[in-house]
Amino acid sequence: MTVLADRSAESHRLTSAQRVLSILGVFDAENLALSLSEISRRSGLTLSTTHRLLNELRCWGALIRHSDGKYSIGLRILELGTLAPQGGRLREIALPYLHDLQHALRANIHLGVPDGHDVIYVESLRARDTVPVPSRQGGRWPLHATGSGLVLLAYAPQEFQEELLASELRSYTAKTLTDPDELRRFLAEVRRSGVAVVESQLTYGVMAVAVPIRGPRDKVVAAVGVTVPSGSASPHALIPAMTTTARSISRALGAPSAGAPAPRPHWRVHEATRPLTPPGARR
Amino acid sequence: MTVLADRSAESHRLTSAQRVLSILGVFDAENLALSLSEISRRSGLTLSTTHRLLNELRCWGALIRHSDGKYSIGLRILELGTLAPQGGRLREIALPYLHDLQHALRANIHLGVPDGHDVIYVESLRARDTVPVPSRQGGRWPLHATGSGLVLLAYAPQEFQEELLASELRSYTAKTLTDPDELRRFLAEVRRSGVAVVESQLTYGVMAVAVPIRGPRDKVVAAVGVTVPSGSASPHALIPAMTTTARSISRALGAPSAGAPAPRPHWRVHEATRPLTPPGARR
DNA sequence: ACCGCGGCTTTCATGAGGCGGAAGGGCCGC
DNA sequence: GCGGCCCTTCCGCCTCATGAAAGCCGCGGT
Repeated sequence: MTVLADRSAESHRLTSAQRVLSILGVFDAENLALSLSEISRRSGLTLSTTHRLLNELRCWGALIRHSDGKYSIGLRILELGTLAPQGGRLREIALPYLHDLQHALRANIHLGVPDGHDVIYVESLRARDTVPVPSRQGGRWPLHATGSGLVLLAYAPQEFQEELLASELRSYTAKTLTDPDELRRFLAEVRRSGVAVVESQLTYGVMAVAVPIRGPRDKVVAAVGVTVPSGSASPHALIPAMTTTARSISRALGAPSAGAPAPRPHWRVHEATRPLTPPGARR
Repeated sequence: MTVLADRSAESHRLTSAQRVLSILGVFDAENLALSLSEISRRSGLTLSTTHRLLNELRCWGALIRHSDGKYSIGLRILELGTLAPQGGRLREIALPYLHDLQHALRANIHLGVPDGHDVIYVESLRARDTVPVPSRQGGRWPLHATGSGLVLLAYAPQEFQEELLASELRSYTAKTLTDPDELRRFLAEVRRSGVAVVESQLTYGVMAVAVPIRGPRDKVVAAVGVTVPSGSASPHALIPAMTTTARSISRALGAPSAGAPAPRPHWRVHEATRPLTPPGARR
């Protein structure tokens, strides 16, 4: 009864699709394997509902069950994820160049693409002997908090930038850029120079440098980021190799400004996750 | 009316979770972007149901919508997929070694892990100048049809092998191994020699060589596969580098036989996707 | 211009099936 | 032995997902 009051009170109404998704959503980098009751608690679903859905997800291959009874994300999801157009294809094309870059710079390399207000690392190559930055393939960070993110933001549509600048910008270190005006100036400078350089923006003692990658219509579709321990290198030592890499990848993607071979119109992502009303809706 | 008869006739009853999953399931490597009505047709769901679910999935980030109205898998799924224990972690550890191997052999390199009756390529490095094999990261093939798959099968539990051998084994070329007895002999040979060598098994004119990778309790958890054009190299030229690579990765994963550093008990996948009744069930 | 068609969006009444409470069972550690 | 925790199963109520239908848009043919 009290429980029932609780539930209905806070508009805890979910559609059944949302229930399924909320189960998937409880997994993150810190929670790779969770038990039934942990999932139930974290998702806010009752035990029996969670139990039933977990079984359905497991049968489909979205989840697996370990010998200790805990659940994890299954390979079926990994398989699906590689079908994301910005993921699979872009990553596949870029990977050889990124490796060359890593070989040349001996630094952590990321390939980031925008998703909502965040940047997702579609690829992350860690140098064995450098700072352990918290960047994994599949990692998600706010656009304003990373070098790659700031590059992507700099080339995003004006209105999107303003929308993001108006939202709450989380601070990770004392040096994280969160002031809208400061950010606007920074982004303008990125557009002017074509490169973003930040220091201890997300993690203390880490310098990040990032440059844009362009696709078919010269639209910026991704960013290459490099992180090194602060003071271990000058940005100027990194930038030439990075712009070269970015240009190679851009050309391979068909960017005219990089010497595109053929203009083949392909997938282009437009609408992000936000609005419930789809683009074709009445105005 | 005829339509209604159709639907109810073939026990087309799905749970709502299954409906969500059946939508995700319509995407594959040949169908990266689909329109509402295509998804509706391929999933067997009515248009309005599909429409509603697509919106929910899009809001959550599981799908994105392109400017032409078509839907694709979203980065949120890619993000989730990297949380698969066999995927993210294994891949991250193995990648540097795989790259060294590619550098040495100049061939296509795969890292495969088992999922049900299939092998999933957790990583796939294509050599720029060699045969275009149909292997992408996230690709799924029957265990009996690829070099890596046969290695994984060879070290799988006896009962699992028999279950798989009893199922229908699809043939891809005239040389695909599909005869149970022939396969049994082949698998025994793989266990004896520790390497699988096949020719035109999945694709004509391609030779595949694969070796096992072992994890914590010396259990075979993955396989490294190499594909080269038939006749371009002798297996003996490839095998030493491959076993070296596999050993390095195995050691990094904590395999005792490869000189394990520490026995840290971690995730181990036990139950695959098949049975609806979970492992703890009554017997 | 007209019409038809295919694809997309929205609405709504209906009843199937998802839901959560509760009970039962197993496995700890105290 | 007992209490706590976790997992599993069952079942009746009632919500909410469902599919039909209608409306809209844009396209192409005649």
